[in-house]
Amino acid sequence: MRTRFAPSPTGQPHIGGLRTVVFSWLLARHGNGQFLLRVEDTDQKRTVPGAVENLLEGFRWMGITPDEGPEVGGPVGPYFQSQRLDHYAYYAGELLRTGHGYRCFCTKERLDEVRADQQARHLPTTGYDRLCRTLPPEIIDANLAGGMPFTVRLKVPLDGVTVAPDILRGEVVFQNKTLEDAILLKSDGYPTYHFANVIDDHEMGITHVLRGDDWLPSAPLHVLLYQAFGWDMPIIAQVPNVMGNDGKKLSKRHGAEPILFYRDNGYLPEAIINYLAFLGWSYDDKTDILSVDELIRAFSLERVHTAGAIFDLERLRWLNGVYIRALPLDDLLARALPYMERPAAEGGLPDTIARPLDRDLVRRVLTLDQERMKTLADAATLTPFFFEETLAYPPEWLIGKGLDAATALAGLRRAYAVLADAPAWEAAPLEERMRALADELGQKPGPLFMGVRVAVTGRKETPPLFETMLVLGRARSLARLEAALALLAAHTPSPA
RNA sequence: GGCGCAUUCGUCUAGUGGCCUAGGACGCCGCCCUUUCAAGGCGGAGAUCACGGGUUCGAAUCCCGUAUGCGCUACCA
Repeated sequence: MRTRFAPSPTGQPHIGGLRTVVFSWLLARHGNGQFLLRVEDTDQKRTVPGAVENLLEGFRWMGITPDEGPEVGGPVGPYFQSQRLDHYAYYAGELLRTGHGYRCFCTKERLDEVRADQQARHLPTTGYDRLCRTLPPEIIDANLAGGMPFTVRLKVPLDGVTVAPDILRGEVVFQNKTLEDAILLKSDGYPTYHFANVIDDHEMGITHVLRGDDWLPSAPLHVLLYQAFGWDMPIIAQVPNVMGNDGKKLSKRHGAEPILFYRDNGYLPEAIINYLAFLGWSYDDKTDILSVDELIRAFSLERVHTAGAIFDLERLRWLNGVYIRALPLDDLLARALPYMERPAAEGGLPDTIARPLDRDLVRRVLTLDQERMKTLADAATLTPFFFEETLAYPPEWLIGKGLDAATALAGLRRAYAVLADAPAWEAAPLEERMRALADELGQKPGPLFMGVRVAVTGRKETPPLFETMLVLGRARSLARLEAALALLAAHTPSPA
């Protein structure tokens, strides 16, 4: 079994395109076959420099590695179509020789005119008017002798039908009269997608072609080409596209970000693969979490949907959280650290915090925040107060729910005393003492604890208070409490 | 306009003639746990299976129409 991904290097593949890649890759792995990468750079005008490198970087990060392709090479290369021009020229010649193709000398201008005319008259069928299909040999020779540029077109049967097999939906039947004599070889000697694709898939021994269902309308052209060459067809699956929340094909417009965006925002490759695999494919009626290995074992084309699916970032976030929670602490540490240490402008901790971070401290912090993280980037947004010197927050946050400023201040003073007196700086005894204090003050623990929480972290939402103070340490906790006392005192009108 | 594909809770999906008064998951709401936030547990709202006709004792499941959406209609892929 051999599958391939055949992108054109015209920009960054986004999450929607990635889904088809995941299917292809999973299928190849499932079948113990090869997954190849072939770059379809046949449109010089649209080729973006660096696009291939970028793509490969994204793939590497995802752990989706081609068995053959531009970087690793392989027995059926080259893997850039721009380096295979001789193949296409040869096969175009074959088509001309066998009468399945013909030279077309029409200019771009004439083609535009024909199209404009057809549209103006609201003709049911648009497309090339096949003028050159019946050109007398003398004219062809004369044109050739005169050095006139030409394209090679496919000679589509005028009537009858062509059936395009699609493993997902059966056979799709097309009336030949609705088909166009598609251009196979452009006048610059480059092939069009249809031509290069068929030839390369054949020459590279591709057994299963997975591609977006936007290719379905041109499937009969490919069938005709396979027939013209007398080649066996690979199994073809036109998988549905991933759509934006407006139901249209996912694109940059929908915030369809390139793959590396997800890396930079702290998503785990395994979560993305899991999410994407279940977009248009399912295992059974209750499973939605499968590891990469399990996916490889379980994946099959039979359970791929034919309807398009809308990309749901919320669900990806949830799944990402599931994967983060399942990470062994050391893995989490290794993976989260770069997100914390990167510059603040890139989402890291405030720049005032010295790098490198104390790994032991980070480990303890992550122990507390692991179950609160949805992305690795959260490791930086949830935790600055563990590392910062001074805290900034509105003084009124120190006033627990249902308390007035004076009561809160008094409570906080007592809390400071109780904590400062604590014989051991350990979570359980600390909590015990604080609960006793609440009792003594006739307060509920909640509001009292909230005052301490804000004093010590500057936030209203944190991991459990006493474990947090444990990580912070006695000295820092008490110092922050002192600072809070001063802040609240200044903010509270004296009772005099 | 022509051609093609698709259509089950807001979203991802299960379902291949009776097990479906349609199951699971995300999200949402409520309750529990609880010092906050999460996580977790429990429960709830949410789909006349796009609509209309058939076939059948029986249809989300088969057939035919209609509608809607999407895609293609380039010397782009």
